[in-house]
Amino acid sequence: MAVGARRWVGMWDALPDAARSIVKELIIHGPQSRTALSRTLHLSTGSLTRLTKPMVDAGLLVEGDVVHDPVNGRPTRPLDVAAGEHRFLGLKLTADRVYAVVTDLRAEIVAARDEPIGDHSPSAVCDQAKRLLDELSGGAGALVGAGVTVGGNARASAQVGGERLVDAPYLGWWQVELKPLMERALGVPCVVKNDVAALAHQHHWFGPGRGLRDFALVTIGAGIGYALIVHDHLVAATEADLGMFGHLVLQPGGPMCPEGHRGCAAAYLSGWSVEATAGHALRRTVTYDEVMRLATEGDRVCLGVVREAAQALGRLIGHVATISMVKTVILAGEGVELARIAKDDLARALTENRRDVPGSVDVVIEADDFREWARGGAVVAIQSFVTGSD
Amino acid sequence: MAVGARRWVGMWDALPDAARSIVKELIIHGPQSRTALSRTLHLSTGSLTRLTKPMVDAGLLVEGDVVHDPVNGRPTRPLDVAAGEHRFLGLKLTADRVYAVVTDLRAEIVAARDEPIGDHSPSAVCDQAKRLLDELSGGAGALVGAGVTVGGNARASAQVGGERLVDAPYLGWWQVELKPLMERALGVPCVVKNDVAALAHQHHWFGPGRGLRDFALVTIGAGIGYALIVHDHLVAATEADLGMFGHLVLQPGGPMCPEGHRGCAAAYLSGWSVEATAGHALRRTVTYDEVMRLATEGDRVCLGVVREAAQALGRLIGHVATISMVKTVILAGEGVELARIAKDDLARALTENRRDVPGSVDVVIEADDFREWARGGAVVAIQSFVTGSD
DNA sequence: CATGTTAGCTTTGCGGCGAAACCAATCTGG
DNA sequence: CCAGATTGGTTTCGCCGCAAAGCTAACATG
Repeated sequence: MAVGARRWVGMWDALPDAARSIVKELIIHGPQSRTALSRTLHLSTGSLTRLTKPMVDAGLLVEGDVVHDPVNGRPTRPLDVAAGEHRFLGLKLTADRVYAVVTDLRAEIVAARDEPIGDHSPSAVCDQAKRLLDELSGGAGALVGAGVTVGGNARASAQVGGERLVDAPYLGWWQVELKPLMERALGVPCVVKNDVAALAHQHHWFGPGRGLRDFALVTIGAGIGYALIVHDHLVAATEADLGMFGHLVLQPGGPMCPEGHRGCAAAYLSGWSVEATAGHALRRTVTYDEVMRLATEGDRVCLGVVREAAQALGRLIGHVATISMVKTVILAGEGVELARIAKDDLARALTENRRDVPGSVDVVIEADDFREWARGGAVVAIQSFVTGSD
Repeated sequence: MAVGARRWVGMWDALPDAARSIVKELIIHGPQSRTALSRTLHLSTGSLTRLTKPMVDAGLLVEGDVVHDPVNGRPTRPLDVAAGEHRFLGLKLTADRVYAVVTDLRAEIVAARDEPIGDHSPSAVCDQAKRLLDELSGGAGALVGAGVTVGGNARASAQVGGERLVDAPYLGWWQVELKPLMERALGVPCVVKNDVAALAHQHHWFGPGRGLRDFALVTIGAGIGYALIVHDHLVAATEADLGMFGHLVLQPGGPMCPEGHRGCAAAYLSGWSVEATAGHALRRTVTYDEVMRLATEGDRVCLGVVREAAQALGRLIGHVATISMVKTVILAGEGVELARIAKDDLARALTENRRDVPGSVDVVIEADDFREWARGGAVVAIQSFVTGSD
């Protein structure tokens, strides 16, 4: 199939923006008739005919079976993207492991794997990525692009002289030009992004943020992550901004975080704080997962710690909703367990911080799965391919 | 001049978006050459020639004297809008007074007046507006549009069935269709907007927010107002959102606001709270202005109240900057005096809430002037005229 | 004072998009 | 079974914007 399936390669770069917007809409919201597309994209039906014809001819779009939706009128011939003929690689790098997924054009995971990072040097990591890619990409579909996300306590990539440089202290990286290195290793265009930003993009196109113009994403794990989508676009965050959020003061004079702030979000929510607080009361060292397990089993100390954290999270979400005026806040990361266990405490604290108006914020708790972070990388690669920028 | 000056009337509606963007750019950033415009607006120089020629012919744009900016090359012939030939009426309605200004196309105030509202019925207010307009608009320039802002504790106008309805409890208004009433009275297109949103637009086009894609506006007065501009657009706020901000909890267990929340922004910053706190300590009733005056003169009680409020404001600004990720926060309203008197306390609280990084937020304190609120109305009228949509 | 250089502006030809007229496919009702 | 209604899709034509080439008005230099 490979040859026939790749007729669209090469044509893609020359497509006008309107054509790209059609593909984007079909990817995000599924098969639609030309008329439906013309309405949502504010294009004339004439333009739709003209734009779609070459893409159908090239095999980039496929025309579905005739559907007879309306009571009256001519039946529709829905269009869809040939999602299965495209493959994207998504990678997430942490201090000790690399997570990899291969997806199709709709970010559906085709194959996934994770393994320890052997050699931490940038070029070795690129080689490892190439090897992972070869192992994962059996069968159909041509690799179109790759997205790498660096996370944890990594700093955002900085724009310097037109080249994106990556700082990832936990990998020992400083001003690494990862993009060209990775592109040489993989042979396809690569995108490098902050991991929380990538996860926000993923939720925007393929998750609970689909169709929403505005929402916030809060991730809870070793640290606290934050991303904001407003007017359908990610709000650009500087390196400094990303760190600020976790240290937002929720309770002046409250418990202390490792940086010495009292009552900040990290002092309640970060993995370190949860372990330290519970460990202090239990008089032994405990892991994060253990605290969660004990809390679920009804241990009073751990439940107390978790409830306190959930209340802090509720207040934090309240602040986010009030100031950014989003109606939806998505929670993700290992720490969401906390929000599930003490759901009521979270909801109560949120409502108290929203003038006692219940239901004014939609809080979505996402399942925690390492593959989601890698999928975020695939999503930014898909976006880069579709929109043709960044 | 009137006849010659109004050649552009009628032509305006038919202008393409690109032409409007040229006028907008010239209004906001002043006279510029065609080449400069082509660069900032991402239009070709060819398009600029074609688009500007009819507008210059119609008298909407004027060509300035030849300027010889660069060392080499042909001198520029800067274009500018004929700002003086347009007049806009801006109105701000409060519980007891109406503030009115007449401005030119650049929102420069040509005439201003305020007076008590006689009859509070919508139609009587419209008649009063008409009378004010007649008194203010002597001499040159044709009235093009008007903008009415409703504020104080007024609720945002709601979109119902395509018609904007205004709720203004303090005027006894409920679901009033102010726009058509006002248009009938004044004879020009009218825009009705929330006052804080209008003030944000004013700062965006003509104030310290000029050229900024993102900033926040916080107003301090009887209540706390808030508006957010992200990606060059106002973030839409629901009725509920507008009220939430003032009751953001800064210090759980702190002083109580009239709604019964402890430690919320209103409990520190609202006129009522400042007067109540100072009055309680002084054992007599005091006005807001009196507290400010006494604080300036060194009265320990009033200075304490003001400093505490400034600290709360600093923390509030810190929250806004961290969550909305803006780099600029503009302060306006009667209460800015507080920020001026206790500037250092504000700055310290802000820095403490920003991980001790000084200077990460630009706080702009605007002069308080009732005319600014009315000017906000003129600005939304100007925007409606220029962009051709609400 | 010719010639080159630089930069602003205009003209010309081409392609993308919308508006509207037109064609196609279905159902309803005489 | 045919006219009308309803909706989906195509064709035609004109406008708008870009790219590129050309023109204009200054300065620089030998």
